Amino acid sequence: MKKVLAIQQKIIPEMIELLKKRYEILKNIYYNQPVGRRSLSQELNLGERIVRTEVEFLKNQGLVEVNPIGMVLTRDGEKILEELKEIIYVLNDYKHLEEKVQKLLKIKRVIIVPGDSEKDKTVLKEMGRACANYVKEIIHEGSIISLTGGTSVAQVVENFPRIVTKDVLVLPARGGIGRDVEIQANTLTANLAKKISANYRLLHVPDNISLETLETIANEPEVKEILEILSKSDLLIFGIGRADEMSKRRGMSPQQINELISKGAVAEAFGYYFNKSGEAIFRTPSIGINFYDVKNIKNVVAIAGGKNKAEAIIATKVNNPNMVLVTDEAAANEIINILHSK
Amino acid sequence: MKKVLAIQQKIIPEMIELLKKRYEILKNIYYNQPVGRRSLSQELNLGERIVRTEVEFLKNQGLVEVNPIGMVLTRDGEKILEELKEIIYVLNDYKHLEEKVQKLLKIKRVIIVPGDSEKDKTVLKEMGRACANYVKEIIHEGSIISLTGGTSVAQVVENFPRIVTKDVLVLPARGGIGRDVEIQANTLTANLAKKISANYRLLHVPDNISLETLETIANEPEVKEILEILSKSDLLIFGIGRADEMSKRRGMSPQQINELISKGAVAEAFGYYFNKSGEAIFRTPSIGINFYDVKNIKNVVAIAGGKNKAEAIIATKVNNPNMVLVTDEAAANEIINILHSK
DNA sequence: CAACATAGGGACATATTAGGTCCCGTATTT
DNA sequence: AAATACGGGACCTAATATGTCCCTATGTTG
Repeated sequence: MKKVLAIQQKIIPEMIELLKKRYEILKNIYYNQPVGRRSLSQELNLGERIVRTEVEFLKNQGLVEVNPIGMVLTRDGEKILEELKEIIYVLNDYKHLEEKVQKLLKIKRVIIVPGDSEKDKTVLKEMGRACANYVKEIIHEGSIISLTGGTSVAQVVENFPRIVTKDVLVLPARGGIGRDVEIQANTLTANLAKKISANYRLLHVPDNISLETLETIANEPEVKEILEILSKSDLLIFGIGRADEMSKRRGMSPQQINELISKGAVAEAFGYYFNKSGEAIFRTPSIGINFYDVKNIKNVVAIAGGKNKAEAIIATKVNNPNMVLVTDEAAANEIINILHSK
Repeated sequence: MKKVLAIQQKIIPEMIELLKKRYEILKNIYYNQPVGRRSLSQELNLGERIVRTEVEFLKNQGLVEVNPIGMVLTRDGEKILEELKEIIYVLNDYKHLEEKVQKLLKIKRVIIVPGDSEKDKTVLKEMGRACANYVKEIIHEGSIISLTGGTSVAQVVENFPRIVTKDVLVLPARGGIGRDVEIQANTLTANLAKKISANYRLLHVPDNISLETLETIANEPEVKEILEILSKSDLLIFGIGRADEMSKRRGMSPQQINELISKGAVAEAFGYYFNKSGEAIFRTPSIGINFYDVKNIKNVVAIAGGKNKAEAIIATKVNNPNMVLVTDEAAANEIINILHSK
């Protein structure tokens, strides 16, 4: 397969571009269906007419169905989309990219999804799906899974296939942070647990509380118990954020944010802020998984994409050689860029 | 590979046409190099400008080199051409075609080359090459190879790779026929023998002689010896011709030709004329391999292409289940046409 | 039930590209 | 030295791709 595609890239590169274009269209229809021509063309950054021409073609091929309510992939279309993914994967030589990033970051494995999640929302969904598929394989009887909040992890949960597990426990890696209920660790925990028919426990802790109250809460028997189980997680799924964005989203005061940034914080993950060297220089006043526990977790899966996350991804060093990173093409290229120019 | 191509046919069917076009161009450059743009466009039945555009593209891809003397394939170009062949092969599902024809003719194997040798001279060369590659594999120590004349067999010899064999003997299957020295069995025999570093013997017999003289010659010790070895051939390569064409080329009188045709002769091979039912109804007054010997030869390879040869191919029944046919797409389709409509 | 938003498809002007044709300077052959 | 065949420049035209706007149907919402 690789050989055929290599030859084709040499002899009919225009067709390969066309292939990618149609793949993008199929993918976008799939993730937004039922969707209209105009919103699709916006989503894809393509002219309305060109989308129309392509859709007409795809309709003739029996891959999309066009209803007055919008366009939908047919069964065939879904099948082709699935198979196209593999082709796109080989075409862009992601295998090679993955290995490169994996070696640069000195982690266990990197999984790269085509595209740029900043520009194309479906890429984030693909990342979630890729991550979910990976995680699915390592869940076993008795697994204790902990996860953080955030849009990326939310996509992992959303795209998690419904499976039946035995004796699995899902926990939030941190107490509730942020206002958006949909992407809070607690919500995601409950949703994931339902999807995989697992048990779950939650951590209800208010945001930005004083250190004293925090300590009091942490000593509550119920909370304490969860924190203890948490430290025994054998699978942690967490998103990586930029320090500037996350500090704002967490509602920190401008002064605090300034201080944080001036100290060199560039990344945030499971409540910790990291500087460029990967040192944890600040901890969100909240309860949850301990930084030093993370090192010993058997499976640590980070998820983050988009060019602007590259620096944060590099900075987030959990010093766990078992870490797996799920990211997108844009971030991967930028990571290589940064680390190679050093 | 088959799967990838199947998906691509669904999602980018335009690809196939383009791929074939560029394949044709590469192939034609290869077989005519160094060749100019104009003669190429004539050869390909394509506009001068379109050839130019494509050649410019191929030049940019580093597949052809453009000199003031003409265009030449680069090393890369040759490699790609070779690999494209396989893709074209799978794309057109020749495997399937081959099996169909093989079953219809009830022979051992059919090898089909893309295109139509009537319209495109390079197809004949490809047939020769395909045949040569097949033959190369079955030659072994002590092989006795016999071959006829004709343009098709000439291409087999021309495209035979230079190899070193041990104790191989090459013989003409018949005494010299036709005026064109280049394609006489004797010439081909000598040429093939040189290419594979084998020994060879020749049969110098004048054309269209009286039966008496023929018998006298056949009893010459030297000739007799060769005829004896000939009957022990373990590999026969022969071309198949149309009865009407061959009788003319052999210089038969109009009366003789008329008689032959009215008796139903449609095919000619190694000096015998066959009717539609595959019965040998006439023998050229010349010496050479015996029809009844052919049945017992271990490897019999026939080569013939072009739509108008289809009938002759069907008619040439040597009743040897070991026969292998090398032909082209046009002939193969026509064979199926004829035999299916019956 | 009516107003509205959004769907696909028709129609057409325009930008872009592909293709046909002819010519020219140059290098090679005769 | 003349003739031939080469690639490449130039330019016109045909074909195609794309942008734009409008129309009618169909769900949705107040």
